[in-house]
Amino acid sequence: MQISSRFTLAVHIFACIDTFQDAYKVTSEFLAGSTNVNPVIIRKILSQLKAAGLVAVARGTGGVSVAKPLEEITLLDIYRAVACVEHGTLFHFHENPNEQCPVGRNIHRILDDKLLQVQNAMEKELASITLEDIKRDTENCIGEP
Amino acid sequence: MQISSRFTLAVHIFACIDTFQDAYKVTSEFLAGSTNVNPVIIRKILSQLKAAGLVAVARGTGGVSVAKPLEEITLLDIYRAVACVEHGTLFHFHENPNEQCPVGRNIHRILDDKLLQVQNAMEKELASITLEDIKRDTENCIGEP
DNA sequence: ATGTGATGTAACTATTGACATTACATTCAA
DNA sequence: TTGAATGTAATGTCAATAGTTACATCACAT
Repeated sequence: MQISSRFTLAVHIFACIDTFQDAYKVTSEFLAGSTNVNPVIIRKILSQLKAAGLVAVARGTGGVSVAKPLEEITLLDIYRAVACVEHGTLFHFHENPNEQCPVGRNIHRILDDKLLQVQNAMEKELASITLEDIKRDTENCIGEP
Repeated sequence: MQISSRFTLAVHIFACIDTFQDAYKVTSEFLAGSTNVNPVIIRKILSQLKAAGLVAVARGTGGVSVAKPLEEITLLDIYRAVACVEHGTLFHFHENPNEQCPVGRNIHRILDDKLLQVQNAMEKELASITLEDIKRDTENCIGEP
């Protein structure tokens, strides 16, 4: 299974805020238009980002803004905020290896650290990219269409 | 979503072959017993591993063996063999970003290389671990229960 | 104070992939 | 040729994703 599109949607949302916040009020309806995704899905993601302290959402009047300096928000923060993998573990393990079998009894001792090592490598890479990078590249891409 | 347990199952299968091939005939039934997973699932995984040239499965008489030297099989080979992610891309992208929107029109140009960079970091780590490592750690773990 | 436009959520649905299970045709060695 | 095993189709269950409708709530502007 792939990692949920909630993650790419969340990054898309931030790119929209960066780009449009001065010209438009960035609402869930507006974001739904840019992403081509249902506004309720957008609101669900926004509430996850809000719970993680990454955005501020204005009730009543409406509109989304970023809650922290862009260089302090990494793709890892966003990835974790939208909870793309269960229990924070990237790899799903078969649930009940046979305790009577020498291999089944030890498979977690054998594998867990290796799986974590792989997951850490991926998360480290996610952590190395910030919203500042996204903003810069967004401006560059839009600048040269 | 997490990466399918087919991956951890496949590694478990190799650990079983390493450990038991001299003492037992390693069949799908046997592997189902060690993993606590349905034998048909095991056979499906075995047929994927066979298609990738990683194992040999004896029809009729039954039994599985490894088809290459252990140090030439990496966790990445196994991961790819069992096709855990669709189209080989770890991140699922929302399908139809709005081409009328400057951000929607450019979001792939902005994000694709970064997602690939993250995926590559993960795959590189998978490639750094071989079945030789698994075998060594399996023997160590079983040796000191 | 009230109307307006927005958010926050609950409820229901459709779709998809994972995994389990039954059934059976096929294979190959003893 | 018999028996143990593989290969695979068909079917079912379950969970997560994503869409959709509906509506209560909120806060500002008039």
